[in-house]
Amino acid sequence: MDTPEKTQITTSLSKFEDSPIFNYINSLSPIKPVKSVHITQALHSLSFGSLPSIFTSPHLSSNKESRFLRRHHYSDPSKSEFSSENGNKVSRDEGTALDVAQLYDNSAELQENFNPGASIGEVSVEPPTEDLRFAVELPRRLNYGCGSPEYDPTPRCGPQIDCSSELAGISRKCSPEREMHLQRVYQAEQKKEATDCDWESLISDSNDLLIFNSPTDTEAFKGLMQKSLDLGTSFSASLGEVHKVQIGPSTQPGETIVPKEINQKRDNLADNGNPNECTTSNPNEDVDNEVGMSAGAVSKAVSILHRGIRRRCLDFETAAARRKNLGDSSNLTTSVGGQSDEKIASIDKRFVPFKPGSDSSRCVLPGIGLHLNALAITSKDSKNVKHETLSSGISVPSTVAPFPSQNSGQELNESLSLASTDIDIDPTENEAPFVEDVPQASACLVTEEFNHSSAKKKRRKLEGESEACKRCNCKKSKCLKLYCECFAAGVYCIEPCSCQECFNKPIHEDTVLSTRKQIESRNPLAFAPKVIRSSETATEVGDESSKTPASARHKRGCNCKKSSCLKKYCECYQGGVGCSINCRCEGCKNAFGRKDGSAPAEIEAEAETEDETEGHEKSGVDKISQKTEIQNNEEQNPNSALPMTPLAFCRARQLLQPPFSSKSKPPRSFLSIGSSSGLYTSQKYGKPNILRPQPKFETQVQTIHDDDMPEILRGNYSPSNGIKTSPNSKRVSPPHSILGSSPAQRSGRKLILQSIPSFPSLTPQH
DNA sequence: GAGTTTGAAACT
DNA sequence: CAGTTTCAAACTC
Repeated sequence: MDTPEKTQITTSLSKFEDSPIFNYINSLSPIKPVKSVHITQALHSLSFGSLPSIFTSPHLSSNKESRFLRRHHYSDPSKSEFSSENGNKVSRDEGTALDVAQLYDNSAELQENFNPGASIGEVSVEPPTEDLRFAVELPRRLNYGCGSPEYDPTPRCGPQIDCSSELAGISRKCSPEREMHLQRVYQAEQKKEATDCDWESLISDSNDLLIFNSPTDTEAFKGLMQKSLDLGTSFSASLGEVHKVQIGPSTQPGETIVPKEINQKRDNLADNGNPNECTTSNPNEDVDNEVGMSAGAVSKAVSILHRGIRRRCLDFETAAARRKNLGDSSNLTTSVGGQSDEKIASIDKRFVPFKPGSDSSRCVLPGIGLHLNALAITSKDSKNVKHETLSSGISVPSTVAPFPSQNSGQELNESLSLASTDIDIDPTENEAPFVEDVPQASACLVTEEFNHSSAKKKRRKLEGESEACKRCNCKKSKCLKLYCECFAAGVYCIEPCSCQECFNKPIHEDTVLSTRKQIESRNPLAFAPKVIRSSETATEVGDESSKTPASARHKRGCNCKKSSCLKKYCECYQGGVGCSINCRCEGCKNAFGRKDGSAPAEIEAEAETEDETEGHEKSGVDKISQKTEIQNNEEQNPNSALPMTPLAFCRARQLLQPPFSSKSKPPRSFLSIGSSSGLYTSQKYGKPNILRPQPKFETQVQTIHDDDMPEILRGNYSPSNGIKTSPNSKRVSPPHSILGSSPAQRSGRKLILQSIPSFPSLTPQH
């Protein structure tokens, strides 16, 4: 209304319109923006606000929370006024970040409703820019939020009104078809809320949305969909068997594979239990019934979690969400705590960690490296497990899962492995361009396990499994400080941990979350992956960069003085990345790349390809490029996009993995967790860590190098800061700085912005 | 397994 | 922001 805010918004919007980006978007859109003030706003927020957490830092919670917040937001009557006024205008100052997150969430939710009939392939439109995508999606989100198209004027409507207005505004840009679509979605969602059953319709809608996404995103969404499906099915799965959806590389953006699988699942389900459930077009209700709970709710939670967080991570942030969402949902919910997980673990000790976070699941048996095989095999039983894991950490009721009763240890193993694999693959994860703890990733490799011949290997192996799961040995920090690897990785401590007075457990979720928040407030990137893997796209970086598609660097750089960056004391080395300009190390001899740029002899020998990389490193120029790379990686490089496919991911990890990797614990963090990612995401990957046999590792690495290495390792040596660091200072500057500051560097990099989002999201909550 | 070294994280 | 302390992993024996 008259509030100052409005004015502000308008101004910003006008600016936005003038921006090149805006123009670009407009050019893309069939419809010309009439005056899309609000739209611009939306874009703005989207672009900078809370993009999908690339880092997948644990923060994802933000997303989940955002969801809640959002709802509140909507409920806020005041807002309705704004929107009502202009019809188009949306006053979403606050909500921008949240909204974005929500978009994702919604999409995930939609997936729940996935319509088998609809094929992803349908969605072909891929906006080059994410912004555009957001713009497109926005309507959808709005719809969701609005609830019913007919929105009530009631207080609850406040939000609805806004939505509608936004929608209208958006519609302008969108083609008529799109509008139609939106309406459908709208209705579908409405239905969903009403019945909570109509998944299919929603899904179909979601598919559409997906279409708009950039290729990368699309993939991610697919993955989400799959996951969601899995989850959804998993619940029902307990009832029957479900085929595991393969997220593998095979899946491609245009493919309709997913639907097929889904169908299969349904069929299976039908077989098992109620025919109606699965096969019928309206399985929704039945399914829900069977599941006994709000599968939808669960799936939602799951979907949310999927975003970027890893299972364990999820625990952190999602747990709360789950509770909220799931409520008691009986069995499932309880499992969250991980106790259930523990049970599972007990069932099969090989699994190390089945911990609450589900991440534990990622700990795979060493031998399982075969996870791929396992995938193929994927037993139905495993599904359950998978679901959990896949769900991204959502600890979906692992316990709930059926496997308890039926699954044999083997099955569990397989399932776990699979799950882990899946997780790794999780498209969502791809968001995490940044790979932390890359070395750990190597664990994925099966070969490693086999190879471990030396005693050391054994040792590592032993550790490895546990490590894979991430164990800590904290005595004084209560596992509530970054000293704790588990905590830093955004995962709960699990059985293998030897920590004392550990508070990093689901039981103390509140404490953990609050602590995390504090730490994040201090350093928003605290939970971001330390090692960022980035692939450069030719675009931004110069030719060189293009040649060396990917690079990985420690976000802050190390400060080694005595280890010469040749020991795991060095975070760079530990992460399997070369030192960069950001490093303040003395006497750097990092085998993965020296600060000064000199290439490590060893590595060079191993990987020819790396030569290029190093050169880049030295140049140091690439720092900037790195960031870009990061973004691009996922999106552009198929290979680099490792995250997308499990295999790829594993490979990437391997590549990154330091030679010593065998033992190295995997950096849990990796992805960031999910939302924070990284690890969070990484967590998924983390499981592979388990395997990591070091000795072999080298060999593997070498071999791999030829193929994949280049991307990852090679990376130019740009300072990995993908995140942001002042060139000299190690410390990561806070997100805000990232976003706004140093335009020069960042200006070019889209990636940066994306990556940032995850963290910011957290803040909003508080 | 105990003790030492190391460097990040936390604190001042 | 720099210096110091605390901490837990990495390493050594």
